[in-house]
Amino acid sequence: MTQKTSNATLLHVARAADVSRSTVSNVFSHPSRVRAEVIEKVRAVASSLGYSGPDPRGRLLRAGKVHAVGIIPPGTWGIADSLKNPVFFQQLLGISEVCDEVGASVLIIPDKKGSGGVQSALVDSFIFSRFDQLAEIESARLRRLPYVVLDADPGPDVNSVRVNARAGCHAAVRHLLDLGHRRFGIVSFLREFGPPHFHPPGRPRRPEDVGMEIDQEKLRGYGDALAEEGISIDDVPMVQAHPWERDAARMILDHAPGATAILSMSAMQGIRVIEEAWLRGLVVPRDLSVVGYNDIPEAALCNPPLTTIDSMGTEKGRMAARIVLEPGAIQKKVIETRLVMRASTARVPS
Amino acid sequence: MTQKTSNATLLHVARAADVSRSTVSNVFSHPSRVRAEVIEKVRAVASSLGYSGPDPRGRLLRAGKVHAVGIIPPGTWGIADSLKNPVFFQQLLGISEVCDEVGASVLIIPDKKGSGGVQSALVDSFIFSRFDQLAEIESARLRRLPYVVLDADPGPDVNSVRVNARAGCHAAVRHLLDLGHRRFGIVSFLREFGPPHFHPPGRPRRPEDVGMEIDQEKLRGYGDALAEEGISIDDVPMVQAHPWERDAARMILDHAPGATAILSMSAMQGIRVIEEAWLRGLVVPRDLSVVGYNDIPEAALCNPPLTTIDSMGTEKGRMAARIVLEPGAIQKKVIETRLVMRASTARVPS
DNA sequence: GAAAAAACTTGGATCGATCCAAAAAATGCG
DNA sequence: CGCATTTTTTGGATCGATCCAAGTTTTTTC
Repeated sequence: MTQKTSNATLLHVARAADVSRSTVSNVFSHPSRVRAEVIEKVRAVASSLGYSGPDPRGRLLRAGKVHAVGIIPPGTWGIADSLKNPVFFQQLLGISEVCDEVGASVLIIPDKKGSGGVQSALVDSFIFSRFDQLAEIESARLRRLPYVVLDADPGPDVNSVRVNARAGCHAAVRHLLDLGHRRFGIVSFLREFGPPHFHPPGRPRRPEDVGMEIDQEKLRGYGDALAEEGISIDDVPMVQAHPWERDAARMILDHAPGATAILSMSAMQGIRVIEEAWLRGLVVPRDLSVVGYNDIPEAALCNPPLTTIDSMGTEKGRMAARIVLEPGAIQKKVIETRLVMRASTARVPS
Repeated sequence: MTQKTSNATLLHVARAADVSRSTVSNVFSHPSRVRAEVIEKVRAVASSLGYSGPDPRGRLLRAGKVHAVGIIPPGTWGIADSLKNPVFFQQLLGISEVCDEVGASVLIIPDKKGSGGVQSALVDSFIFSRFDQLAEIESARLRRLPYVVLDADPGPDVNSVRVNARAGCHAAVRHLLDLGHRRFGIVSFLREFGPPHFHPPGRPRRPEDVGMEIDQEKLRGYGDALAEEGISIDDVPMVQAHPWERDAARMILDHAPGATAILSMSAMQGIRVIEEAWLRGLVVPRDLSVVGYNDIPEAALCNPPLTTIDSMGTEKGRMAARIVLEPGAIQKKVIETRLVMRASTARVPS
């Protein structure tokens, strides 16, 4: 064990083996170009110097490719937060599947409030999981790397994969209407941090009352279906809250006492509503129907299992990965949702 | 929109702004060294050329640091497989938490049968999630990057974080012995792919009958506790199988008909045993007690919930990440397990 | 055995940036 | 204003490898 072998480079090996750098490089990267005995000699010298092959850093500079896809979690989430979020996780799973096919690595990049993760990440492409602020996307554009945005469409020359949330929500409400429901309550999202907020019926719903772009689509979907039965979305009581906010379920049941069905823009809030209903002696689905959004594992395990709209996160991830791995013309994909019927919806009590 | 701005570099900006490369570099990396008006001019020229700041590739070559931790999943698993595995996932969660603290990215590197992922990954350090073959670890050593191995200890100069599986399994069996159990069955792991294999009582258990290094530890733990009551581990019927192998539960119940408690080296097989027992009209824990290993979410949700040994995956991940993020002297950490008492164990039927 | 063809090596340029010592410009001070 | 400081700017060297055209050696062929 020699002590000074700390940093052998191509050059050191070349000198020690008395050949040129190019030859050493060829030994490791294009062995067919080099005579067998030279290969052997160089290899021997290399290993005696503790040199184990080209340093990826130097190689990268020429080759340009990293064989890694960068994923930017939503907003200012850390990596751990993101992994714990089932919606993000499903997308990640889809991305990983495609990366596995081509042997690419997956880099999860926490871009905490413009820490410049996107600017300096060593990846070949980016996938923005849910679109929050333009800054990071702009960084990606400037780096001239292929990128794709999930669940939003920030501009004409940007790849995007979205889910047809509007049609999905339309189908879900149609399902409830067909079961006879006419009185609803909505649990939507908050755009920023904050306590739950109630929107009484009779006032026009503005986009910013709902959350992100995708959540606005959901509201439109609800509205489309309700309109078919002559119900105005503006007359449906609505609570705006974070998915993990425990008070939201209580608030919607308090403020929409006549509702026979609750439309939740998240699966978690759907589950919360079921729980809260139970506490009040309401039996789901006998007394109250509930529909969620996103098919997270918890939705199948709660009691009763939640009817929800599967937003096809895994498929979304797969498509996104394919787009950036084989970049070509700008693509804008739209995925259709599936309504997963479980036991939280039933015919309206007569 | 100019067409030819495809690849502006520092040099192009320098020429266009009529300053030196160094100045441009300083504008972006050490603005305090540059006069305000020059900064402005350079920035203007840069953005007109579509140059958005130093390319990470070039920067990396000098700086050396990538701010990313590389994680190598066990064996030849793909990334998606790994993410779906709860044990791996928990470790990843712990690693991510620590990376979030320091703002590092996480790179999941699929090293499919020596594809050289480790050799060429652009990371500052490696975490080997469970140790399978020496080749990748050797690659990491040769690259002179800090690395840590989970659940194994391949040598004296290697960082490792292990779990005291032996003590954990000892405690689990002790728990069963205290409940009066004396007749056991074991479900262990297969070392390679293959069908389940039954080991009749009365033959010495060899390490390779059990699985990986960590699984051998589990067996020793079982044996330690059993010996305290004068029972030889060699007399306990054992089935070797993959965690997802459905036949293993049937096999152990067939071949250890007198057993009042089943020790499973995985949580999945523990759950399978509960299911299989149910099918045979045995009520767990009244007629049969079952103990698993690893506290995966399914363990809490099955019926009855599985008593199992929590191998502290998240904590393991945290420790591993801290070791490689602040490299110093070689560290060998050992984490103690916790026995999670649920409803799958009870006093032996009298 | 000489010319032609093939096989193997080599040095210089390059990838895109940063570091550093020295030069140039700006500022301070008597 | 002239000299000493301080602040800015600069070019050359460097990080670690790869590419490529040109040079050298070996083998083939007649």
